[in-house]
Amino acid sequence: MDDKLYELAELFKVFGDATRVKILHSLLGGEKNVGELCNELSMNQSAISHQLSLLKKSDLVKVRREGKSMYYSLSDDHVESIIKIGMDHICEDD
Amino acid sequence: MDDKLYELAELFKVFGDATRVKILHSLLGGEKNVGELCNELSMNQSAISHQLSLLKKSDLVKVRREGKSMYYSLSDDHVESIIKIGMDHICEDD
DNA sequence: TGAACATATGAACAGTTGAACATATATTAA
DNA sequence: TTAATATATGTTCAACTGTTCATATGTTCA
Repeated sequence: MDDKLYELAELFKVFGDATRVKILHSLLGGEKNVGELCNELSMNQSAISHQLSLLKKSDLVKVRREGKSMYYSLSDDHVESIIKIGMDHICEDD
Repeated sequence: MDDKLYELAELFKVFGDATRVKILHSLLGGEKNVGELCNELSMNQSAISHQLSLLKKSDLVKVRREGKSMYYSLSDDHVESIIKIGMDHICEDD
């Protein structure tokens, strides 16, 4: 059980960064390439790529190549559920 | 919206630590005092108290005093929902 | 092939974080 | 009041994290 809780913390750690949450939230609206994400978040390409690679390593996003671009999208709908419940918590209490 | 996403990341950051997740998970079973949590997690009192104070500051737990002891419990059931969805994600995919 | 573009990756550096230690506060009982 | 117990809090330090810069890889088009 301790193992599961450790894994759980690892999962939430991924959601525990504003850049990554913004990326995931943006991908709720459909797949985006790296450049689009850079513009949307007003952040430099390297920062975005680094975070995308972390998100991919955590299996929260998947990628496909189209020409020179890499299109990222959410890998399953747990991501959406997690973000929604988090939002509920933030919005309901205050 | 950016503000909300920032808040969201802050919320998940709290869940993103094994000690805190273990505490929250333990409190799913009902209120516990600090000493009980120390034993259960085999961690020293200071570490536990520090994390409890963080959890309290984040409004994830509440406290009541009973004599010399402080009893902590979950402050609402969003905590349970968040942990459950996280567990779903971990368990379903692999 | 080579230039231009899109993205990935490695290294370095500053900022953050969690645990441990020491100590302070609060409650109870004698 | 004093001792004992339970918990909180301030500080320090090593480990980790996110961003930036520099550079590498991969793709398209001329």
